[in-house]
Amino acid sequence: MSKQPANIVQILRERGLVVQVSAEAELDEHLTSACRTVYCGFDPTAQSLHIGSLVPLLALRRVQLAGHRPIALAGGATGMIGDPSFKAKERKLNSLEVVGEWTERIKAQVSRFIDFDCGENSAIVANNLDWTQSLDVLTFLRDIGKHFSVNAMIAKESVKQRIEREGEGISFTEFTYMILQSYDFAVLNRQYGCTLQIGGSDQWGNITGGIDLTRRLNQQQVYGLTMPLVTKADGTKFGKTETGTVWLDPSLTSHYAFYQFWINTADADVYKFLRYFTFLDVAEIDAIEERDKSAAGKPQAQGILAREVTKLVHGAEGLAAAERITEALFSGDLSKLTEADFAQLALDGLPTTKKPIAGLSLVDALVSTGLASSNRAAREFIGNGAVNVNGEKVSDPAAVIDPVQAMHGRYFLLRRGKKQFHLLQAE
RNA sequence: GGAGGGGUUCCCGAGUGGCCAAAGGGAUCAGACUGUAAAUCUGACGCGCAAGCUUCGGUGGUUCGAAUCCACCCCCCUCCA
Repeated sequence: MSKQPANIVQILRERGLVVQVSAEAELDEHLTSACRTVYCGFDPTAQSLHIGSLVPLLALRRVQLAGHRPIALAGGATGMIGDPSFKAKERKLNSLEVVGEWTERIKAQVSRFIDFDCGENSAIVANNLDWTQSLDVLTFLRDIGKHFSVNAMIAKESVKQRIEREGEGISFTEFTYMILQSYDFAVLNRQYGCTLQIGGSDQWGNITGGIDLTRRLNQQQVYGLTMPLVTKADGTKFGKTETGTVWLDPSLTSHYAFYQFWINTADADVYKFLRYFTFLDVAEIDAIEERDKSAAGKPQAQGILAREVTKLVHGAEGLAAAERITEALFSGDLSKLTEADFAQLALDGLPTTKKPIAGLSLVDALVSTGLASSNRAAREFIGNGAVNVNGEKVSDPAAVIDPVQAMHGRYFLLRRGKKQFHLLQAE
């Protein structure tokens, strides 16, 4: 039905998305000879995935586009344990109900990136709670645990700092995580013929554990591949903004905020990110880079990246909403905005506060909209000339919101610094 | 169970009776410069307009005065059993 599957390793490699591969030559042959089943797990550690999961998520889609069958695994069971891999500290356990709810959300979220109705390589979503829940202790210890050497487990790089670092430790619970994930691979291999697991490079230890276990349990040769964890050239953490984590769920990170995150990508990272986070051809990305280099001034890459990724994650409508706000806020001319535009901005995800404005001081307004964390900070911002109301800089700390100056009778667009906007709506 | 070490403001980390709202670094925020970039420079970074107030795992205590001393409790680590 589908054409000869493409070598997904090759595809990932040319985008810089491969860190480790097991038995590469064999895997090449394995992947080009037939449609294979590939899995990647996502643990419910919050109510939504964030952009840190985007690389593996998109990789599953790449896998499918290459003609293979993707399985997105929601970690309903593993999420209750907590992956210790490269984590400096033991994590708090979340309750059963909470993890259960998160798992459902993550299943839905993951499902948007892969196709469930495309013939033999239609995607599958699974939940490892389905086979882990019923596992009893003795079976676990005798049939699964027996295949693991503690000596080998503590030698894993991923738990090294927890074992060696002074002042830290690892509970048996987290230490066991690797065994659960390994078992997942064996089960998926048995149930769906899954032969390749992909994940972030921090997953290498868990993946190789699964390869070994599958061989012992099922007498099957399976493979693993890891992708880079996204890093930024300046060394700061990827995926955070002044307002916190960039989530995939639009109720946690608006379309607009999501788009803005990508717009603000540093030059040093943007071409790499285009390869990581878009489906643009590598040659096309190189061409964009060439063009930006030869043209003086502002590069185009950030805009392309923001549009591509926002569209991938939030669809054409989400992108349109994000662009509407961006255009309105950063074009510099607010007078063009109609009353309907203002209403739309609020709907599109521009942070908005409705409150009575009679006698409201600018300081209060900044604090109540969250643009400043305290009165003192608000005064400082105003004194620094960092605050802007309806396009006009206000530098008097005693300033009061004047209802007469409202746009369309009730809107005030507050700006703090260059990029933080908030719509204040009179009530 | 025993012995020892430790819990400081977002993070790391100094501070061992007053000069401590607490050194230093990082992160973050703002201003200047710019391209809603990077680098750099400047400033801010518990709350309060201020006087001052509330912080150093928790609770009590000693003291004119405690992050610093004492008691008990909770949590973490290391070694021994």
